Amino acid sequence: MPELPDVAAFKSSLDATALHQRIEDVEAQGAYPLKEIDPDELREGLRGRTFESTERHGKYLFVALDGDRGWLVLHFGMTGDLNYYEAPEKEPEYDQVLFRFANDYHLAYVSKRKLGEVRLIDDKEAFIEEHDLGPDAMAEDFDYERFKETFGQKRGMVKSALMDQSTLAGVGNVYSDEILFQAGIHPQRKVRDLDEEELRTIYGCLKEVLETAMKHNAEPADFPDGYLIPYRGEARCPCCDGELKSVKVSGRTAYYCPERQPEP
DNA sequence: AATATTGTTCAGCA
DNA sequence: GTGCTGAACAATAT
Repeated sequence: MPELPDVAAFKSSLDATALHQRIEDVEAQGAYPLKEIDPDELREGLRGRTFESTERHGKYLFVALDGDRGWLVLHFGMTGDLNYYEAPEKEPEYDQVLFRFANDYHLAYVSKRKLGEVRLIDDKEAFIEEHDLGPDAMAEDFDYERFKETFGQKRGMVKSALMDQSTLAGVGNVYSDEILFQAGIHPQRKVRDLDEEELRTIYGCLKEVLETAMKHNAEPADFPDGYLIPYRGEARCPCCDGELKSVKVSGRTAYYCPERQPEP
């Protein structure tokens, strides 16, 4: 479930392993159905280069190439992952793109369901604009005033608004459930019906939940007591031990506790 | 064997 | 024009 905290974890692991090494070769399987992937362009653009640094915006990871030669963009779709390994027999299943470095280690872009994006771009800001991405949810300057200005104008359901990447970038199905669970707000409440205090609560929980998840490397098993995510699967509320309810919101399944999050 | 699954894009509709 | 919703996209596990 690569949402903001998961991509932040991928960023940390890439930063710790794959920077400043000459890229010897790039292997890609072929065209993705959803987003075109161009194996030749990747190989030609990356061979002999190095990854210098990374930046994350929402669920996208941007890897800067040496000598201002632009960026490698990684998006992980629903099932993406990164895997750094040495021995060839450690090659993970379902790897779609393989970067091989001079030290014989490999960085694998893994995607079981193949929804995702791997490509080279020149201009990161232009890319963010083209994809209509709002401010990164964890950006320092995404303060309450900015949140209220954009999010507060939304007309639809609060869960849909949280997941709308053009409003704020980084929150998906799973973390929107967690944020609303912590906030005690039903996912189908209309944004326009929320009062100031509820907006402030949602903003506070947004930052708090993402910060906590990042601190624990997006590993649900390490999340603090009282977090919903580890219990989503068994559909039982971590606080009242009652049964979680589920409902479809914008085509996704929202889980919520009917005790904590009263019906609209 | 039908169904659900993480995200994004886009058609269709208010 | 705008903004929201839900289907489609892939392919795997249950």
